[in-house]
Amino acid sequence: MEETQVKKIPNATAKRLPLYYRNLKFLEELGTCRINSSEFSKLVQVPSATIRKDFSHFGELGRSGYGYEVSYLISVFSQTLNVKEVTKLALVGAGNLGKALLKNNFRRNDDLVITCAFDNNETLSGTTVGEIPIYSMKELTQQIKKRKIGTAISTVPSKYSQNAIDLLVNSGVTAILNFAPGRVKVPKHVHVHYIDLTTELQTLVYFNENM
Amino acid sequence: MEETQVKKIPNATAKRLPLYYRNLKFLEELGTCRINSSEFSKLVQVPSATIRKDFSHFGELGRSGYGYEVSYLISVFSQTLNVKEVTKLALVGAGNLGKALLKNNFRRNDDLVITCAFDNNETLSGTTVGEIPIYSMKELTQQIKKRKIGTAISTVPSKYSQNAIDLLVNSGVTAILNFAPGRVKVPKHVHVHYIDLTTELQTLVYFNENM
DNA sequence: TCTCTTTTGTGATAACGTTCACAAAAAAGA
DNA sequence: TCTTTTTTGTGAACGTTATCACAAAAGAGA
Ligand SMILES: NC(=O)c1ccc[n+]([C@@H]2O[C@H](COP(=O)([O-])OP(=O)(O)OC[C@H]3O[C@@H](n4cnc5c(N)ncnc54)[C@H](O)[C@@H]3O)[C@@H](O)[C@H]2O)c1
Ligand SMILES: NC(=O)c1ccc[n+]([C@@H]2O[C@H](COP(=O)([O-])OP(=O)(O)OC[C@H]3O[C@@H](n4cnc5c(N)ncnc54)[C@H](O)[C@@H]3O)[C@@H](O)[C@H]2O)c1
Repeated sequence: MEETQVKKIPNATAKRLPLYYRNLKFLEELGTCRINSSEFSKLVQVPSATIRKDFSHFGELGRSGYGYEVSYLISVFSQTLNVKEVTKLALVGAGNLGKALLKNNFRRNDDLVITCAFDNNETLSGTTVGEIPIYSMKELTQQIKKRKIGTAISTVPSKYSQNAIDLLVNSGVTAILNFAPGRVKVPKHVHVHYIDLTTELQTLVYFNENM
Repeated sequence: MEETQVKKIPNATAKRLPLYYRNLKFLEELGTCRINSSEFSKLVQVPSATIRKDFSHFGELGRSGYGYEVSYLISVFSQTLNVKEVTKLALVGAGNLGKALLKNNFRRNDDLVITCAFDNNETLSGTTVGEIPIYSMKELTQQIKKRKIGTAISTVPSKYSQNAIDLLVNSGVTAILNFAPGRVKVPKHVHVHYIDLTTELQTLVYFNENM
């Protein structure tokens, strides 16, 4: 190996990166150009020692007795998160939840853009939500390949998510955010993350009652 | 202490409980009355050793060479998750996302019920979504107290979530699921969980590109 | 009843993550 | 320039979570 590869970033750190990034952008908007770990801690609600440890995996980003340059942190993290490149997304299942996501379309994040949607309800196909066209499921493979989309959101009912996701995977999608809780089978190279609102609420209620 | 208290259930286990519970109910619907840890592992996509360790915190729930009785597991976990008691929820911010949640209203989960919603858009107050009435923010405290609600969902824009959540907390709410990513300040006895779709997607994309 | 098979429950261990605490570096002030 | 203050970066300690691996328990079959 020619270059000394950056040490593997721990999982837990990687999961906090988008949070850090978002808050750094917020500080930048405010005109704050310098931040120390304890002030940043108040903003993101992560202990300052954790923040410093996390940052340290990317090199020595700060200066003792001074803190961190906001713009420099942004430049480092935006590289890791690859936010310069726009990630084009597809959405399957333009129902209530799906349409809410389409209307919002990560307005405040220019690195994530839903560019097309699909639904098996034929009365929806040909319509648009905002700028986003809704296609029939028959057009899915063709559109996804044409648009070179690798990431998708599924908001179809649980019962049909295996089907919808098979179709996505066969069209070349390798990362899926699934709002239906039922676990789906996918090849090893495909990543599925679940957002399960019921679980989230039950966990919240549990921790609220037991702690 | 009179009774020997059940040993503290590890955090990681508690977070998986709703997943286990949901899938056990699914098996029950299918008429499956017996399951072993390796079959259950396939269903929930959690390693069988983890499942057995998790279960073991609740006592000896299974039988060697046989597995677990689905109905018995359900009875044990439903107690811990307190699903017999209905948790009444309020929702603030009946916009696109809020209305999608109201329309769905955890249809498949009879232990979670959104019973009222609030919005500062006066044209919404007096209307209903499904059976759920939308009130103006002025009525929030009165309604939440009257209905004895302790848990709420916030789908107001980030900018206003501190305000909305202050109002909820002052009305007696102690657990909040917040869809706006900006961290809010609350008293120590109040629990706030965040669902941050942007972070979720960026993390998914990151893991997809780096693993 | 006896044997073989299945599967649990759990100590032990390894991997991962958080937090502490402080030397060293840099900034700020005198 | 010298002293004081601030704040980083990081080993080390600690705590939690995941995984292994197997004895013991129970079931199934003959
Ligand atoms: N809306 C919520 O509050 C909420 C909460 C938690 C979980 N969810 C989950 O999100 C999913 C969607 O929820 P929703 O409220 O938007 O439901 P919805 O019924 O409003 O929307 C589902 C959409 O998927 C489409 N669809 C159905 N089968 C399809 C298929 N095979 N291929 C393509 N499209 C298909 C339907 O035409 C419909 O437009 C569900 O799995 C639900 O469990 C929703
Ligand atoms: N919809 C999405 O796809 C999506 C995705 C990620 C995050 N979010 C977050 O969820 C939140 C809501 O999103 P949305 O798409 O439903 O937005 P929206 O604008 O459709 O809805 C917001 C609702 O909140 C109400 N509101 C505004 N200020 C209020 C206040 N002070 N008190 C009470 N109600 C108030 C508005 O009247 C409106 O009805 C935002 O914070 C957004 O960042 C949404």
